[in-house]
Amino acid sequence: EMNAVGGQEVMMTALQPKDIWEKTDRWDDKKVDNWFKTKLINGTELGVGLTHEEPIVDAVSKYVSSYKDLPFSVYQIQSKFRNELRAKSGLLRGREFLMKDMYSFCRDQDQHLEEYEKVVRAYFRVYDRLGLGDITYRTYADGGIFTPRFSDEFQTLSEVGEDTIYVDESKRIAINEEIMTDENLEKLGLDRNNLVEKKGVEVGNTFHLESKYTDALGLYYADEKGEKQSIIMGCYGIGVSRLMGVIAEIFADDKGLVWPENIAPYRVYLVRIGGEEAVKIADKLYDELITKGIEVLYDDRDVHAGQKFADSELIGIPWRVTVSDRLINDGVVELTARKDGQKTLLTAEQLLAKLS
RNA sequence: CGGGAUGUGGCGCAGUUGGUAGCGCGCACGGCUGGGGGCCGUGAGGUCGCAAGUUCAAGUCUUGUCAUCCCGACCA
Repeated sequence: EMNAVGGQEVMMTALQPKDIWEKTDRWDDKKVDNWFKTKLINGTELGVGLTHEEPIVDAVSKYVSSYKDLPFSVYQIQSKFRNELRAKSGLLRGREFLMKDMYSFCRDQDQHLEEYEKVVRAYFRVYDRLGLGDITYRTYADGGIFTPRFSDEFQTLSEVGEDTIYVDESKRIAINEEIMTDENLEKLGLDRNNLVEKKGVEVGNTFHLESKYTDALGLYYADEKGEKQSIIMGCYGIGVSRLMGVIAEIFADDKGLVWPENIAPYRVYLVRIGGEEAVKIADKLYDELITKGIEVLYDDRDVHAGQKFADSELIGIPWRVTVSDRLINDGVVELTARKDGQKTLLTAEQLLAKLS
């Protein structure tokens, strides 16, 4: 989805030089209190990346100089490090976490807002594809000190959430408790009477950065008249590892995890029960599935059927395919959906067709 | 940092008024069983987080220390 809105994938270093952070006045521990910092053997100080506005502006400055280069977006999926006072709730808040962060560069506010809304729509496609779209709300939140605008959080409703938000169900929009004042409600056109209090997990966040970072690091563009202009930046984050935690929390049942099909580590859990004939058929089916590009976890362990079934459910692979002596006699295999446990008997050909 | 709790075989835990450790799972071997974590037998595996101290004797008591977890501040 990031590629679809024009994002170009990059990978930045986690180790970061001090000087660029001093230019934006974010190096000092008094300004940013959750830095992990380290030193080279020669004493040079380094920061361990907690976000990447500074290094991306620094890197982009070698490629952007004209209005013709804009708009321009880059993103990465990378581990971030933040020295939180307290890590908690497993994947929901760790000091090291995986994040997708994208940065957009635009010539003016109009272009920026167009890009920004494009990314917001892409974010909802991401949440839809993960099966979270219905319970995830665009939520107004504090935009930070350097922008008059609100930022947008993407809050997935869950009792385990750390955030309190107020949802306007008819508008499919919410506002974070942190900024819920009469003044802000009026500004946003929200009516207190239509708001319902909910708990949410912040699974994404998008910010209007104005030209704070580009100006501070000296990144400008030349317009049609050759005049130097400020570049308007946006930044967009999705907490990838946190999202995994949310998905585990929301979809799991009493038997274990239930992974949505498009992010499951495997699509098929192949259970083999029985003797030589079953081994032969299962081996063949495994090869055929792999050849079709279908990821299969083959449970060829010498354990009881019940254990294989229980493990397949615990791990949460979307589809379980069972090959057994009994089924072979009928010329079929059994397909079981993890989501609802529904079972279907199919021939190998029908199975391959269905999963293709 | 404030408050609370926990560290004992690989994992999960028990261990009484101090007397040198036990259970379940897992593992190894043998056998039975064979579509929902099945059963029987035999066996391997532990400086009790670390360091001092009290004591004839410390998993157990005292002090210190380290680590982890939970609540709070903070935070994607």
